Amino acid sequence: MKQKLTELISQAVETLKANGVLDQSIQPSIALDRCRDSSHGDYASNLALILAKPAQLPPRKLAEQLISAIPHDAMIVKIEPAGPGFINFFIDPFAQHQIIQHIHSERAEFGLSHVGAGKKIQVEFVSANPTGPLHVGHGRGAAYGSALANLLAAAGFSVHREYYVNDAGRQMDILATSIWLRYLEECGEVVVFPSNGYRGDYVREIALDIHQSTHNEYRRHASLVLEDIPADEPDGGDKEVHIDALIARAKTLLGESLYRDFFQIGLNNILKDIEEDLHEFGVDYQQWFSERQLIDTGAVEKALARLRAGGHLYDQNGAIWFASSQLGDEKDRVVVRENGQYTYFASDIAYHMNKLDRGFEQIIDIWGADHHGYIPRVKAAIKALGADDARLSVLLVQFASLWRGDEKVSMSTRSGEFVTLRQLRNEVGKDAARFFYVMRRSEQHMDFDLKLATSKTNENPVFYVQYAYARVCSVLRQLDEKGWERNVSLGMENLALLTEDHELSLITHMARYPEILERAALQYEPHQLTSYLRELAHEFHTYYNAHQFLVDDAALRNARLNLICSAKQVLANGLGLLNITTPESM
RNA sequence: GCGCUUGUAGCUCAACCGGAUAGAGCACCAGCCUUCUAAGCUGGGGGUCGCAGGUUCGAGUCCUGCCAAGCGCGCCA
Repeated sequence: MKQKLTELISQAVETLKANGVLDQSIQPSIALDRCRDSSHGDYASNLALILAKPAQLPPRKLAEQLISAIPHDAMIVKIEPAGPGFINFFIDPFAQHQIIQHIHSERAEFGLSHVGAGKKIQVEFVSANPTGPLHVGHGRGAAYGSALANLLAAAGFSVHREYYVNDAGRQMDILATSIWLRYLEECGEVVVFPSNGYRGDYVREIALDIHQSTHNEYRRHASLVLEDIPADEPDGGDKEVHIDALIARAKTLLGESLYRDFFQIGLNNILKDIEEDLHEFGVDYQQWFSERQLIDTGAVEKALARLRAGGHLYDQNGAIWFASSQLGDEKDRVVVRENGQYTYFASDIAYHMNKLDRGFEQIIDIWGADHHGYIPRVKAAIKALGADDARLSVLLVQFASLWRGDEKVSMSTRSGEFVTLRQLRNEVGKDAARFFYVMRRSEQHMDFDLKLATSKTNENPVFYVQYAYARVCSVLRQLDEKGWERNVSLGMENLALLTEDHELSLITHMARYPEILERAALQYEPHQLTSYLRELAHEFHTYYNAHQFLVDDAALRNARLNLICSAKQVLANGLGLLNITTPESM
């Protein structure tokens, strides 16, 4: 419909060019919007307002000329100039009824588009350090990322979902050592747990698990473990120095190979937990990409060699630096430390080189908003590797601050005092959690009130949308109980009987669905879909309350059934993209 | 101090490349269940779009300055 109108308008522009009203050189981009106010018709164009200046005509007058140049079309009932120079289009309402037939034949495909043209696009999201279970802060990134990925797929992109596993680095050593110390406790050794270690219960559980399956294989005497270790912070020492010494001791006492084994068991345990957790949350990946593999296979070295060849690296104070400030970053960054270790950034450069090499035309990284300062250096790295940094879009997800009514819940992974994503799912359910997370624009700060989200009342908008779906199912059950059978073709032949305002409004809303999907995908804004679904559900509930569907007149009854079944289909398609269930009764 | 993000109804948030009278939900007030599920519907009150300038036919939206909040500014990840 929109496309058709755009075509007609551009024909009118050509006509005016031929008449000499418009200059030949004018190449307007034709803007056509849905009207907010139905008294303005169905669509409006501001073309005359834009062209008024170059055409040197009053906009209102130009609008009139454009209107008379627009070819006649059966679908258009009326075209009129309005306001300062808008052109309003009124569409034949019965022409819009065809959307019902269309939805009926397209079914789950309705709304899908090909704007993505099969372009390879990667969405990397969550990528939380595997040092503990996911918490509610990760939930937002998970819900947003997977909804976005689904939207992009629906828009015809070839989507690759990926989780970057930070399985190298100091945090992981701290975790492995924390588990080991708990393991030693299981063995009966008496050690003092470091203040900077991971204190969560899951650490103890993993330790217990390992102890049960391996017995005392990794046991070492507490006296050897603690011998000459610098004091921890509570004892007047430095907690960082203390834990680093413990890590080094673990490596010495276990030996490189056993330490690795132990490390790996801990990692696998946590990764498995994260993977299950996300799966149950409706989030699945094509690939889990290991940072350590990047280092082990020499990819980091290769990436740095490429930067070196391009003249982007230099040595200073015993470290190797990337001259990122030459490429838009605020300062240069270390990639290899004085001690010869790669920084996290070094492997991230290699990771992004790898992404580029895999041929993704668009790379989307979804990060927590606290990482925003990191964007310029990654963009700089991409430029230094010789690629266009526009291929990378970094989308930031603001942290959700957590509340229990009026009380703010503090969260810290180290202290182990945090609400896990799993707890949230258990309390609120997957559907409500996902909808709630995606409802807001990602870069908008968000207060997540557990009390509100756990209240299974109408305050949870997801129930409202699901209820609309369930109501259609209920009507179909009632139809059956009354001994009537649905006659789809009879209904289709009688769509013209759908003349009530509620019916026309519902039809118009359903017709908008493909436009909403496309826009939500291209703008990376899944919240547009949730808003749309709420509106659609509202249209349905209003209609439901105003009119009886199961009327005696078979023609009207079946026409109405076709209408509400279309609504049911659109609701199912939209909720499906959000990975939210469609209960048949509530 | 510098940088990024955000400021819209009492609260939580929308507003499609700049468009016509800024919209929802919750909360509040008043109505609607002998009729397909009241997790619903109808009506009502509630706004200096942080503040001040600027750009133009037109600004919540773009530009500048200021104010406020969050975050960032490691050879951490």
